[in-house]
Amino acid sequence: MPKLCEIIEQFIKGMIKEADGIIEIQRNELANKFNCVPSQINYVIDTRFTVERGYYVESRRGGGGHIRIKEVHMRTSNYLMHLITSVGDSISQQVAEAFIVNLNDYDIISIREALLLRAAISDKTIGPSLHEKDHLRASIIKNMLISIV
Amino acid sequence: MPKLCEIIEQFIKGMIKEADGIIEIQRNELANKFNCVPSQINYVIDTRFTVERGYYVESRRGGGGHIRIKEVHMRTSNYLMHLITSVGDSISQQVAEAFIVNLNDYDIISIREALLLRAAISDKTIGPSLHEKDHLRASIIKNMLISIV
DNA sequence: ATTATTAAAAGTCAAAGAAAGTCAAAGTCA
DNA sequence: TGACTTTGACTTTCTTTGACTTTTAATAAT
Repeated sequence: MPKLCEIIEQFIKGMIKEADGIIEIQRNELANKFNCVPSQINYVIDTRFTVERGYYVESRRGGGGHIRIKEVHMRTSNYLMHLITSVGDSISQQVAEAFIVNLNDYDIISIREALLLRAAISDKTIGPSLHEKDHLRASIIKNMLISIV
Repeated sequence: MPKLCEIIEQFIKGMIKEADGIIEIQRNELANKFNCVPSQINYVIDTRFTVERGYYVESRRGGGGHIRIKEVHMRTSNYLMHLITSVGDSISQQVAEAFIVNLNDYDIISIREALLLRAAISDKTIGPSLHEKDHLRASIIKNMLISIV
C-alpha cells in the first residue's frame, strides 16, 4: 500500500498542475478527504513542498483560513533554483554576498532588489545575539527599507 | 465561501474609490446590507482601515451619526522615514504586511520588491523557534529569492 | 428659550467559532 | 537501529456574534 503522504503529495501536485501553478487549499478539508489528522497535511507540505523543491508556501489561520502553494517553474529560473538549492540550510554573509553580486550581474535582480537582499541578510540586520522573533523582523524590515531610501 | 470581512472591506474600498477618497457610512445600514451584526463593521474598520494602511477614520454617535473614512496620501519621501520610525524595535507580521501593501500602493516599491519584503519578514521565513544566525539568514534569502521567481 | 427625556446612533469587549501551526510520542519499515 | 511517517493533544491566530455602554440629535416639557 502506498504511503499516505505520497498519495497526498501527488494529489496536491495534480491540483497545482490543473490550476496552472498556484492553489489555495483548506487544511481540514483536505485532511477530511484523506481521512487523516490535519497535521498530516502540514507534514506533507513541510517535507514535499519546500523552497528547495521549488514551492513557495503562505497561509492564514482563523475562519476562512487557507494554505497557498505556488510552484516555481525550473526552466524559467534554472539559475535561481540552483542557487536556492546550493544555499542549503546555512550560509555565511560572505557567500551570500557573492550570490547577490552574481544575481545582479546576470540581470536576475535589479540593483534595488540586490540592496534589499543584502539588507535582509546582513549581520548588521540579523544581529549578533538572537533576538526574539518580532524584534528580529523589525530589524530586517527597517534595514531593508533604509537600504532603498 | 469568501470571508464576510473581506467582502465588506472590498465594498468599502469601492465606495471610497467612487467617492474620490472620502466617504461617510452609517454602520447599521451597512450591517443591514450584509446581514451581519453592526460590530462586524467595526471589526472591518479596525483591522482594515488603519493608519498603517493609509486611512483616517472619524465618527459620530447619536441620531444621524456616521463613520467617515478618508484615504490619506503621504509624500513619498516622508513616508519611508515615517514608516521606519514607526516600526520601532518590534513589529508583528500583520502590521508589517499592512506597511508593505501601502508601500506598493503608493508606488514606493514595486510588486517584486513587495514580494521580497514579505518573504523576508514572514513567520514562515523566520520560523517559530529561533534559529542560529546563519540558518536564519539562509531561510531568509531562500525565501526572498523564491518569492520573486 | 432652556432643560429634561427619549431614541437613535456608534463603541467596547469578551465569548464562541473556525481555521492553521507546533511538537513530541508512537508506529513502521528498510 | 535509525530515518521517515502517522497521530493527537495543545496552541495561536483570525473572524463572527451579541450583550452591554456611551454619545448625541431630536423632541417634549417647563
